Amino acid sequence: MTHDDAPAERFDLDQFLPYRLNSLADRISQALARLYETRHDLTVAQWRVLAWLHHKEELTAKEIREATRMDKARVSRAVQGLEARALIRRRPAPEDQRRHELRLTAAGEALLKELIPEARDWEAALVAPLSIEEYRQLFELMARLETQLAKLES
Amino acid sequence: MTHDDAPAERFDLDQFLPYRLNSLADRISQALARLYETRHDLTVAQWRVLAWLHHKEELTAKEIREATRMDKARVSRAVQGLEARALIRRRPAPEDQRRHELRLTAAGEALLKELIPEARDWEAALVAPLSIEEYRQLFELMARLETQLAKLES
DNA sequence: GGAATATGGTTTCAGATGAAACTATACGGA
DNA sequence: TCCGTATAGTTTCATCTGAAACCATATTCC
Repeated sequence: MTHDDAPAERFDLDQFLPYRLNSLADRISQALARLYETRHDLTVAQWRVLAWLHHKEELTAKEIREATRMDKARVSRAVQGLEARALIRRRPAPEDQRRHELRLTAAGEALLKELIPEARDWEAALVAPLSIEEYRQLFELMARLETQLAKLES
Repeated sequence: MTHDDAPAERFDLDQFLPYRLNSLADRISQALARLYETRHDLTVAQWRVLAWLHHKEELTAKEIREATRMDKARVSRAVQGLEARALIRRRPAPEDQRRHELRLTAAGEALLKELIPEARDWEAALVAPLSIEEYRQLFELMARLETQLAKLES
């Protein structure tokens, strides 16, 4: 606060989108992480890998990395943990031995069969106060921000 | 998948709000963190502490913790770093020696005078594709989710 | 007034994480 | 064919983080 205390000078973190978005997302993520962790001993990264494999059948680490934008080390560790628990199977790709094809095992499928409804229920409880239209709009706004962010980063 | 492959069984992580929100927020936060870090050698936690002190003049660690919902250890560390760089001043509260009153120093004020416009510009570039009304709506939806989250956590 | 308890804040400890170094395989050009 | 380079994935390292233990001061109850 100096002499030229123009209104533009004051700054309220609560009105700053990156902060608000991040703190909301963090809280949601942590709450959900506790659920995965306590009920199924999974990290968030592991859950994401499982969910993508459920969605796409077969993927390589790179494809998961691209889909989730997670760091490759993080993906690598998540995959290791899941393989150790025999929730996924890892097989060198026949035409390129550097890559490994990842797939859910039967145990992995079974776990997801429990997990997905839990996750869905939790999300439903969270978004209960939003109308369908508002929910849709929220996704739409996030998508626009993502596109813009990609532009800013390039 | 399995025999009873109902539509409800399929799961697309991209349509899962916690995931989308978190991955968007993470990307935004990291991009901005790079800006604070490379230009001013500040962590996100430090920036938040500074911004709140700018906003409120004088606060204790606990108040900052409540405002930002950051972990108290994280706040403590951010404060230490800022004090070491003489960006804030820390003084035991006269009526309760456990608490410490925190304030920006002149150097801290000066730094914010650079930082705030940068942060504002960056945010403006990010939300450029949204109309004023959409921007307002986004905050409104986030606020509703925050309220609901608090309910779920209680 | 003194013991038990509560509270603000710091430190310790045990993971999680990203960046960068590294390994192994594949590819492209002389 | 052989060498340089690119790519998939792993490991190392330095840092950050939250939970819990801890310390110091304040408060409450007897």
